[in-house]
Amino acid sequence: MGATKTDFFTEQQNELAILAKALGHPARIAIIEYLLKVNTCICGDIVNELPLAQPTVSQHLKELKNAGLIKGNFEGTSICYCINEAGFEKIKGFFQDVAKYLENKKNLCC
Amino acid sequence: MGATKTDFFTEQQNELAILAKALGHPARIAIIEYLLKVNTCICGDIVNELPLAQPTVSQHLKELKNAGLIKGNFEGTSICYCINEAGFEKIKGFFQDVAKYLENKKNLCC
DNA sequence: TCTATTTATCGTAATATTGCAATATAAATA
DNA sequence: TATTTATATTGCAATATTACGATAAATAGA
Repeated sequence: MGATKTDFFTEQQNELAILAKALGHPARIAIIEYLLKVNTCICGDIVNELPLAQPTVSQHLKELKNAGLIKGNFEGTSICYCINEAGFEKIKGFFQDVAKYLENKKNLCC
Repeated sequence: MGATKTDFFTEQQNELAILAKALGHPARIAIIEYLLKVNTCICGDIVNELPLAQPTVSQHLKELKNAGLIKGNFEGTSICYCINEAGFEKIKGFFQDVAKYLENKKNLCC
């Protein structure tokens, strides 16, 4: 008990859940928003942008990277982070389904 | 320690994180996908659609409801659940920013 | 009213997440 | 080589999540 019953769901459902979960923390939203705002890759500046200690930020960056939402490349002594298009592409399909639903909704109740 | 430092982030960042977190479990993705698939509100049929015990499903439905992603109305002895447009609208803005970024990306590295 | 049906809540065990101090690693430069 | 700088890892305490059995609540129909 306690652990998510991953085996009982489809691979796609698990994948989507992992992506959403990675976005399910304000620090990680802040990181993504920052990367979107500066509109380029960011080299060694992210820790100073967040109200959290360096190991905590490092951990959040790792989670975003594992989920496939950001990429990080070593650039000498620092690391350049940027948005990983692939991760967001995977989410896109889901939200297209949502949008399609909202257009065609039958409104039988609610 | 242990608890998320909500106070250090903007209300919008926290709100987005709550919505994403609510989608961060395969059972809750499955519930949303099911509601999208049937393309209408669903009355008392959701427990049978999931490989989880009734109290667990009830808990997941409650979380989706609290986050504002679904609505549930009593309809006699059962409950009708459907997508809550408002919740998904809030996420939309974020993904529009992502899409805009991906179009204009400067590609300086990565 | 009694019973069946449906959904919610409580209590609790197992597991996961969050955050940080301390420490390690790795590259640049003096 | 030693030092500095940037980032990662370890270890641990606090808290949150997940799952479900037992039970409660609420309605429909006999």
